[in-house]
Amino acid sequence: MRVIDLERLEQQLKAHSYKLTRQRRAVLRVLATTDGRLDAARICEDARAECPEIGLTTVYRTLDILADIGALRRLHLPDGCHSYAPASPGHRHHLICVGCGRAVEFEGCDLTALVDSVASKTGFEVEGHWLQLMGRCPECQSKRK
Amino acid sequence: MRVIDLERLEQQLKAHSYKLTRQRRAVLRVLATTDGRLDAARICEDARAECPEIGLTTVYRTLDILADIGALRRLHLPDGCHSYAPASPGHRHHLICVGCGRAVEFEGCDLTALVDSVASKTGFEVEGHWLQLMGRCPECQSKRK
DNA sequence: CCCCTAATTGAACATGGTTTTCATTTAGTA
DNA sequence: TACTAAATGAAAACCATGTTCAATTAGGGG
Ligand SMILES: [Mn+2]
Ligand SMILES: [Mn+2]
Ligand SMILES: [Zn+2]
Ligand SMILES: [Zn+2]
Repeated sequence: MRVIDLERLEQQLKAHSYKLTRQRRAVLRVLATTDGRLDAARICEDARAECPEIGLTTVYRTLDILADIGALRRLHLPDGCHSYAPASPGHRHHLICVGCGRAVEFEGCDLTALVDSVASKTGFEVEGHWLQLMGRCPECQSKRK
Repeated sequence: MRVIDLERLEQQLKAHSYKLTRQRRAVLRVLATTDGRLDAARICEDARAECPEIGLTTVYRTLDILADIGALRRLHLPDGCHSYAPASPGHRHHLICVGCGRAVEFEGCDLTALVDSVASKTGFEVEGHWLQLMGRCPECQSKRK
């Protein structure tokens, strides 16, 4: 969550020839600087600090674009609502704090053995997988005591 | 998806002292006999074959109960909507056909090494995980050609 | 077998998150 | 600076799900 991330996000938008508007910049900055739960409403609220006239509609549109170009990953929370987390390129998943919503990426999932076994048992062609770890971040652990 | 499943579902409801109403029976039969996408609206529609006056409200209430008692698992689809699949007891996950929505259970996920490594790297306490395999069922594979 | 009552139901309405519409504004290019 | 396609925001539409409440019913006790 640093300036470098903000620039990478801007680069990615440009690379896909999306215009860099004040509204999009504001959303990007929120994404790049916020630790914790990132849902559309919260992002909109925070983005208004930099761009007071931004509307929820634009936030949703921006998040869609970022998810499309792979800059952002949509997370599914237990209650069914969506949250978003910046995504590095490559095969990653997220570990999400059930207390505060903070999401951190991790890599190194190796499911090939499981996938092969399930595929041969079921006859399915497995095309992909979704994995999320749920837990409690260090801050939320100490708050608990 | 056999009669035995239907009876197991009825047993589970009884075991938790829920009444066996015509509406609930209809929902159970849909769950036990349907292969493929099972969302609330579809279930309601199908259930009306057996119980024409059933309302969506009751379908939702029944699905909630079944999820609560562990007889049913809520699946998260890419678009964010919920689908449901009968669940055996124990630690299982689902493999979902992206073509037709059919969901089959599998077991044998072993993520302990991954979880330990991620936990020590991040300081999180990992409390659980959420895994779904996405793929294409045999029927949908042949349809494709 | 029939009461009784708490549990269940469904229609109507409320809700909340997300998408669509459309007139207006704007980023980026020439 | 002028142009134009892309982007925007307010309002309304949408859609899945939850709530309310008066009427119905499952199923245990008599
Ligand atoms: Mn993976
Ligand atoms: Mn598992
Ligand atoms: Zn936390
Ligand atoms: Zn299929």
